[in-house]
Amino acid sequence: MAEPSIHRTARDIAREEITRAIVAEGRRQLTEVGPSELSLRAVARELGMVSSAVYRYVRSRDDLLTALIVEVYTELAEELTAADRSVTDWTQFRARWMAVARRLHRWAVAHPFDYALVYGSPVPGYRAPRDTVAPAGRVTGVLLGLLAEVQAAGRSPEPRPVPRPVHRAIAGMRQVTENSIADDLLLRGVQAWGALLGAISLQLFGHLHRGVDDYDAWFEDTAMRICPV
Amino acid sequence: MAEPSIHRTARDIAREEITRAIVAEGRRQLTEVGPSELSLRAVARELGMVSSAVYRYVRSRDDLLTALIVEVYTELAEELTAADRSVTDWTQFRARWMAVARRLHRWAVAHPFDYALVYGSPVPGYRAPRDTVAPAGRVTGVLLGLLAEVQAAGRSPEPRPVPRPVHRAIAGMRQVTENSIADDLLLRGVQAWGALLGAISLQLFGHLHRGVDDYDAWFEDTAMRICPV
DNA sequence: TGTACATCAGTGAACGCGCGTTCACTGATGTAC
DNA sequence: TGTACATCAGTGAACGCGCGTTCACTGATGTAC
Repeated sequence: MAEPSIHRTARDIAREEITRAIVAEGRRQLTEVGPSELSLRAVARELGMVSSAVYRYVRSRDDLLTALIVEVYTELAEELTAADRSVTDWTQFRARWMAVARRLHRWAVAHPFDYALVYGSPVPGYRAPRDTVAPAGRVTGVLLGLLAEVQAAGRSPEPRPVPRPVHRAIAGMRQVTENSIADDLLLRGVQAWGALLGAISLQLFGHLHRGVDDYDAWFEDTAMRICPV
Repeated sequence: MAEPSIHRTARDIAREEITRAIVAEGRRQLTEVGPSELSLRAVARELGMVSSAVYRYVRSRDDLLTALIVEVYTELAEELTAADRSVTDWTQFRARWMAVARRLHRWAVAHPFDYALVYGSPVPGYRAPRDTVAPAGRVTGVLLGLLAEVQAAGRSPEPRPVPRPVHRAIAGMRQVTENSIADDLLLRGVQAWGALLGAISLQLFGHLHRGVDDYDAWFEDTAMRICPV
């Protein structure tokens, strides 16, 4: 009563509920059509509302895309975090890496369009706003956290020398990680992350069609070879 | 005269010319709009023909996409082949790898939408026909050729053991390469190839925005770390 | 507790757009005799 | 070389589609007195 910011009216509740339903339906459609074909009208249709009604809840199609991207990053970050924590002995860094890699792979295969939304080619005409930065960071944060712990535990692999231009090139990353990870380990990590995504893209986008028939076995081996620690 | 299949009439020549112009204009538009937005009508417009006229030269939009994909693969394969051959001493396998990797990177940065067309998320609604398989193979063929020569020269790196399920999983690849490359080297190669594409995708699709500011230096280092030989 | 007003959700029609593709038609180019 | 017919290129209109977004309107929910 004295706190209008806490006092939730029926309208507020309905609003939240329906907004959630819209985003959820967007996610659902993503399992069938791919990000660039996602349509507000189709979402409205499926929810039994008239197309103009969704504009009460979402400013524009781009707005919905942003919400979806945030949700996908968040979900993935939770998956990977859980995978990382599933290794009971936290000093088993290789096991943790493999757990994360495996989970990423499983998730990507299970949600190929979600994967394409965040790690595939950008959606044409869509310009990602700042809101997606933090959630995206949560995903890479899992990897960076792992690396930081490797570093703190003094278990980094024998480092290769890092040329000065490369050192300078990754200044941004050092800042993001608050210098908790040495250059070489950081570079190993990014390379490994890129390699995982590359391997997944090869598979999902059909470049291994006639080459590999047991993707799980192949990916397992690949992730092991890539392992940065 | 006795050979109608060789006798080229003015119509035939015009037909070839215009078909080429259509594909070329498609490529040009790819530099601005991305594969999923490529439109036959826009191509026709830009060439000063009426939209229905292009159907004399191209069966459908998918047909044009296929032609573009074939052209892009072919062009890229030529680039990489040239890069590989630019290393005068063919036994310098690491140098050859780096030359190919660098050229791939340069090409991808110069033609981001071409890159997205063949290595990004699949174009929604487009189903690639068999015609794209061989040209795609010419690209990976450059890498596989390099590996086969490494193998023949007896310069493979110390192999890791390859578990049986993995051995079985890549039967298709062994067949494609006619068993000219040992399992371990083959796996290294595919992994490296995926890692290159992953690194390029990270860069092009904006995942290194705040992390890396000198992409060339970073990529150079990454390619070196990835080097399969 | 009841009334008067303000806020918001949802409606339905419309605007304007671009797309892929088809089709009957014209005029030009090629071919057979 | 000339004529009669067949083939093909290009035209312009049309079909049918789905999209994002706006807008004036109605009815329901919330708020202040």
